[in-house]
Amino acid sequence: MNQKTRSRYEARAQIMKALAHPTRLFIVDQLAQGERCVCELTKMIDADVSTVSRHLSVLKAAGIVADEKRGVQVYYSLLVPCVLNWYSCVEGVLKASAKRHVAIAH
Amino acid sequence: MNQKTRSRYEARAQIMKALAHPTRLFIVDQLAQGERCVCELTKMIDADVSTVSRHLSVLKAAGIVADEKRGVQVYYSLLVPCVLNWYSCVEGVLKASAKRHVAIAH
DNA sequence: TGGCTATTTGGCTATATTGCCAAGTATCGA
DNA sequence: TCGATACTTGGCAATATAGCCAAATAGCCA
Repeated sequence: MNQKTRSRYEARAQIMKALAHPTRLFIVDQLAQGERCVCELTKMIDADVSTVSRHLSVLKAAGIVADEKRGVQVYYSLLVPCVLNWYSCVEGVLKASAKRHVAIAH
Repeated sequence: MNQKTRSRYEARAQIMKALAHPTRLFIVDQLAQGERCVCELTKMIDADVSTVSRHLSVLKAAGIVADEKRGVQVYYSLLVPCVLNWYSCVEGVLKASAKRHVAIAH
């Protein structure tokens, strides 16, 4: 694997990493329903505002969400709705794993 | 967010995490073209066999690949081809980011 | 201006991930 | 049985990630 190939996979992994966290997956789900300000998301997630803000900045750095300041609040919105298509695949993996575990148990 | 919801997102994130690594993304790409043994993958990836083996075990634990021992070799295959659909979305994110960076630069 | 709310960032600790080496296990063939 | 090859696992050090608190920044309104 040469350097160019390696850095392409690196870039892809960076985006996957941004989504590889329960809180950030939750945030993406919420933003799929429309824009939300940090305070709204913080209310839903049981964590410090600073933690939520950090998660949002990770998603923003990855290019997955956009932010827009309106007055004193910052509204985040989903920039790439196609990530939502992944969910059905992830669910498929989970179901298959569950089935396999049952099979092993018996 | 209640406990049940939290653990569902936790499970999803676990799967995303398994893919959030350049080497593992490369492996998935290779397996998309057919099964490969550890030695073949190790040759392609410039890393210790033990490292490649560990990456494969992460993918296996997530339910993304399956392994089958044949003689002295272990062949891995892609169990969930739908993860390949994510690539176009990831590329889209990368392209959009690149465009944005250019726009900021000017 | 001063105080209030919303958000971000610095700094810290705790935890998780990664990669290597070395050692262990398994299969095959001489 | 012995040796060689393929692979996995234990253990360690380096690095990355996560979460919290405290402090800084920014906009709004009295």
